Amino acid sequence: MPEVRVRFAPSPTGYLHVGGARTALFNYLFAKKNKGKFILRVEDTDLERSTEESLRMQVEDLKWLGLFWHEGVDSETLESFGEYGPYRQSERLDIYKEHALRLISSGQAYYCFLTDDDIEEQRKTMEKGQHITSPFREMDPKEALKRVDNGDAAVIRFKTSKQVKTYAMTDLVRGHVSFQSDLVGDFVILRSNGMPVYNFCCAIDDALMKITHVLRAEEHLNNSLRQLMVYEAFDYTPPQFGHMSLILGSDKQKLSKRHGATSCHEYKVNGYLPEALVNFIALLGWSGSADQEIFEVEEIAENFHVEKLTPSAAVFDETKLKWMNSVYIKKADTEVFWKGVLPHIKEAGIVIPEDDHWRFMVQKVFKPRMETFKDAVELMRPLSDVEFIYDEKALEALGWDSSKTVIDKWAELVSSHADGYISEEQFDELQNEVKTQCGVKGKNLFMPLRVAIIGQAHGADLKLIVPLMSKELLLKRAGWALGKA
RNA sequence: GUUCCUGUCGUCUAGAGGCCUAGGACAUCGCCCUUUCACGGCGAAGACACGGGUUCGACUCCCGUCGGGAAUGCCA
Repeated sequence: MPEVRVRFAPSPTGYLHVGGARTALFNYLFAKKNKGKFILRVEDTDLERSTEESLRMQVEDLKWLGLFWHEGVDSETLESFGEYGPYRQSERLDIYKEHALRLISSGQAYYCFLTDDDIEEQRKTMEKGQHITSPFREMDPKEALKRVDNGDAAVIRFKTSKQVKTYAMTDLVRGHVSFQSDLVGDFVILRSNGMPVYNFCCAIDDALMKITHVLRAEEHLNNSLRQLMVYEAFDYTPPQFGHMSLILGSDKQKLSKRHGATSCHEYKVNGYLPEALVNFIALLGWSGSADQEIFEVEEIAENFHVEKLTPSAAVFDETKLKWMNSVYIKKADTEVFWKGVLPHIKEAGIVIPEDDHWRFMVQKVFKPRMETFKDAVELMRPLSDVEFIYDEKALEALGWDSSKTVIDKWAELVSSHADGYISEEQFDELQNEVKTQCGVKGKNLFMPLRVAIIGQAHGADLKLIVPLMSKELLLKRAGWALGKA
């Protein structure tokens, strides 16, 4: 059994898309499960769209997700490392050119001098399903080379078989799939600017990098035909292909920008834990067991079988992702929690104590109420010395007949309390004091108190919140509430 | 147009011919817990796209229709 070698081959044109992330994840899992190698190859042959910044962003996103690779580009320097490099296609141009020329000399490819205008002209009279026919297909290669040397712009086209042939493969997730060769015409393998075209360099790289399994998105299924042709032309053995289902938006169209957040980076910035995103994405097209949904990456890898991948497309349900993120936030320890929360409350301009014990208590109180780390902002705002506005329900509670007396008494008791924080037990005592002295109980007691303390009619248990607020702040709050009561 | 892939609750899915009175999860609704709101617990509602076969028996296999996606590019 040869070593399992899989790859993720993104083109660096923006942040890592969640669809790409899933492709990367499944390849990563497959390698892990089979003790193989996971390779990161960069498909930057589209000069117009590929950028260095994009590459860096994608590498960052992969690292954030915890998907590390054995060969590819270095996550810091972005330089190739590994024995089958280089791993950036823009650095492999000589290899593609050499391969293309090899096909020309074996009569399996040819120079084509058709201009865009020529092709446009041909298209006008073409029936649907017909392909471009190049008059240069049978041109004498020496003649053609002369023109090329003269500086004439030329692409190199793959010479497809005249007789219709059937190309078949066993897809790891779809089973037996076959294509008729006349589905494609003589396709371009090398552009006039010398850059190779996807289906050509992809096949060559997979062969040269000894890739054994190609797990990629379903949109590439039809590309397999051309790649199979390339493998055949060089007498290379094709890898095992597995085409995974597409990820769709809520309207069942391919997930795109208009569906909202589609890049991993956005989820990172919006307060999601990478473990949650990974877990959620893994469940799109894979299920490890009938009654478990929360999985550590290790568990997913152990249970990962390509045969278990579903062939049908999946809708990306953000609501469920949010739920899953809330599960992971509840599981997070204090350190992870604050690492996730701090950037958001900082951005919102909220200042909080440095105290370790305080932070430990706060995360305990708010964890069960959060879906994303961003939620911490509104949750913690009442804990800091910032102005806030009362909502309708809060104002209503302040308007009750007894509210003013209750808050008055509360403020009086707090101000006569010893300096420092009020404990849970002390708060209970204070509340009881207000109750007996004002003769108010139930809703009429605790609602005005709640509003006087956090400015909202709803929220965490007061006896958990009060110990997190300074006496000074409590008094200031009570003062504001009194102004509205 | 042609070719290829695909079709189980609103969504993600379990289901490899009898285990299915189709299971779980998210969302929804109800109840419980709770001096509020969450969390949590319990429960309800909710699906095999349709039509033909094959079979003693079909969600499962085959064919067709319909729906969705992809390819037919000097994008990947």
